[in-house]
Parts: sequence; structure tokens; C-alpha cells
Amino acid sequence: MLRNQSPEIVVGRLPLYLRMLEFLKKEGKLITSSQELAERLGLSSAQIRKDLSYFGEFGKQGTGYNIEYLQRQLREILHVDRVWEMALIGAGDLGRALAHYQGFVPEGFRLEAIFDNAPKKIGAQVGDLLVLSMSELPRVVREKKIRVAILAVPADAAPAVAATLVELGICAILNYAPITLNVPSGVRVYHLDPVVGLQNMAYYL
Amino acid sequence: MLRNQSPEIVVGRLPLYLRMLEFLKKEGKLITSSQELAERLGLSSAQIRKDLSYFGEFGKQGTGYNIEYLQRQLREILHVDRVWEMALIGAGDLGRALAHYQGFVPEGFRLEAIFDNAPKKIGAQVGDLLVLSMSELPRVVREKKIRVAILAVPADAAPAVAATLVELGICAILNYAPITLNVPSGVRVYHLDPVVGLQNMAYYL
DNA sequence: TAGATTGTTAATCGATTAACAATC
DNA sequence: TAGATTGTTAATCGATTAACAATC
Repeated sequence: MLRNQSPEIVVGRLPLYLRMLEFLKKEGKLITSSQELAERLGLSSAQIRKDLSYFGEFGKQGTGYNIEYLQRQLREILHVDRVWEMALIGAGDLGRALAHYQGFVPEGFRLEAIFDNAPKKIGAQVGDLLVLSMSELPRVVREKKIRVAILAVPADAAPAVAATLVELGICAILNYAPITLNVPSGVRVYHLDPVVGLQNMAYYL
Repeated sequence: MLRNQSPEIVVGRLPLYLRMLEFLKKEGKLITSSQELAERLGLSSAQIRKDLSYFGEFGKQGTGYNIEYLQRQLREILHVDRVWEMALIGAGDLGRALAHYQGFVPEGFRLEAIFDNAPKKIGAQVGDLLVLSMSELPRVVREKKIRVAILAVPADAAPAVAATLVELGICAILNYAPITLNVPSGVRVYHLDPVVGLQNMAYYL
């Protein structure tokens, strides 16, 4: 695959395209166009065509894009044409909410285990998982070859847990802790902080 | 205030600066520099100076930035030098986790009420709030002059709820539903979807 | 064929970086 | 004063958009 420009920002939009394609499919559509996608997503049709063209030719002139086909292609590009096992760290309110979330599996991810270091929580049932001690983390990550983790611990615990995850070979961390994590290059962190979103929007209030 | 370029992307970084300043303060620091902030945040020092200079002059040559002072200035710029009341829609697992979250108030936001339309949930105690019926939403929003909402309902319910929120005059929506919301200009939506983050990172796996 | 829409090029627009005078 | 760091300018870099030939 040719990579003559960094696609980081483009890759960031592909999951949105994938989500919208699923939505359109549920509306009964079989075909869509860059214009329809653009309108629904609040982007320009040129941007969508350009983004897609970076990875290949997926449409037909005069017709548009076959939704199923484009979904398959995008899933392949994003490597979500398989299921990635995940470790969830933190069995607090948020951790339990994530453990109950049904939306991961259809999109290429599955929670394999949930960890906490509070003795009161260890052994508790959460969804169809039992909360394991943090001391089990290395073994589970190794045995299940886990490469993705969700971090749902308080901010003050996050740096140490992140360091452990990195050491165990985790290379993608979905971080719910309200703190900027310092990780080596090669490890990716995606940050989800409600306060960052709220403060951002507050500027415009 | 002069606005000769769109600061959207800059405004998006200010909450990160604010969060890092708090972190440095907790380490006992009184002063920081664009270089220190840059290293900790993984940005360039030039970018941080440029971002700040867009809103004013907050530093001293040779010295750097007084942390407390810069925090106060950034809070004022972002309009989080006050507390915004919020309505939370959805009393599922995620809604309850958000209702228990202690991190909103120190950052300028407070949950005023939580709503759901499931009869089983209405009246339940969640944190120190009682779950109210959706039919109460208009009254509460009006009486408390609420302008910010958190949407924590399933994707299929989200568009209708968002439309209601917009109609009631809500102008900032923190959206946890995995769907792109269509709102009029003037209403801002900040999207938090774990799957989007995971799929984005999966590209690099 | 006529109409529609893609994929792609070139132009435009905007964001980041490098460099440095100003100054603490 | 010497050293450090800001605020700002100009240069660079990258992303978006407009336009259109190709083609279904």
C-alpha cells in the first residue's frame, strides 16, 4: 500500500464512515454516494471521495458505493474484519458499564477479562466476567495474546497501570482516565474525557 | 477579542492545557514553561505559545507561566470559571456511572437532574439524584435554565432525544450514543464513542 | 444517449514549525 | 550582565476544496 502522505487524520474518519454505512444499511439502503455520506456526516463529498481514494477505488461512476462492499473494505483497512480481545482495567461504575456494553463485538472487539486491585471487587461477577486481581493481568495478557486494553481507573492510578500495560506488550489503550498518558511510540492511546469535551463546548456558550 | 483565524482547533487543546496545569500544580509546581507543557503533552512548545498568544499574553520572558494565573485565564476563556448545570438523559449503566462521577464539579459542570423513560427506572436513586420521567425534562430545563446535556441513551433513541433537547434550547450536547447527530448550527455536539477510538487504533495494530 | 457520480488534479486554505527579537 | 523563555513573524507543511475528465 502506497503511503505518500500521513493518513492519520483520514484513518480517524474511517470509523465514522463505517458507522454511517451501517446506519444507512439499517434504513434499507444498498447503495450510497459520497454526497449522501457527506450530508449525513456533516462533511464535504470531496473529502469523502478523497479519503476513500487514499486506500483504493471502491465506487462506480454514475452509481456510487455499494454499502456492503464498502463496509467490508473499510473493515479490512481498519483491521476490524476480525475480533480483538481486550483487557478492561477498573471495575468501578464505568468499568462495569463498559463490561455490560453490547456494542463492542459487532465492531471487532471483545472484552476478555476485567481487572481491579480492590479486594472487595475481586471475584465479583460483572456481565459474564469475573473481576480478576491485577496480579493475574500478566498471565491473562500472555495466554490470550491480548494487545488492546481499556483503562477505566482513577487518574492517580492511571500512569502506573499504563506503564504495566505497555510492559506487557499492549499496543492500544482506550483511556478513560482524565490524564495525558506518557507512552513509548508504537503504543497508541485514544483519550475519552467527558470534561475535555464539555470544556471545549463551554467556550461557545 | 480579535478573531482573525478560526480558533476551533486551538480551543480544543485548551482543556488539555488546563488539565496538565492542574497536574503540575499537584506536583507542587508554581511555574511552568511552554517547553515543559509541550513535553508532558506530546506537543511542540511553539504550538503551545502560539495557541496561548491567540488569547493574550500570559507569560513572562525568561520565566515562563505562573500556573495559577494561567489556569484562571484559561478557565475564563473557556467559560468554566463558573458552574454549568447539566441534564443527563439515560439512567442505564453508563448514565449511572456518569451520575456518580466526581470529576465534573471541579471543572465547571454539575449534574442537575437525570432522566429516563423506563417506568422501572423512574424514581430510582442514583448518586444524590432521583431519576425523573422524560416528561419532566421541559420543566426542569426551563426552571433551571439548563443549556448543557449529556446523552447516554441507546443509539436508536438518540436522534429523537437530541431533537427534544435542541427544541428546549440546549446548546451543548455531550453525546455517548454511537451515532452522528444532526443538529442545527448553533448547537454543538461532542462525541465520545469507544468503538470509534478502538477502530481508529486498530488500523495501527 | 443523457445523467450521475467517481477518482484525481491543482488551487486554496489553514495549521504547525522554526527562528529570533524582545525582555524578564 | 548572562541565561532563559516569551510572543510573533515568516516559512513550511499538510489538509481541504473546487473542478472536471473519465466512465458507469
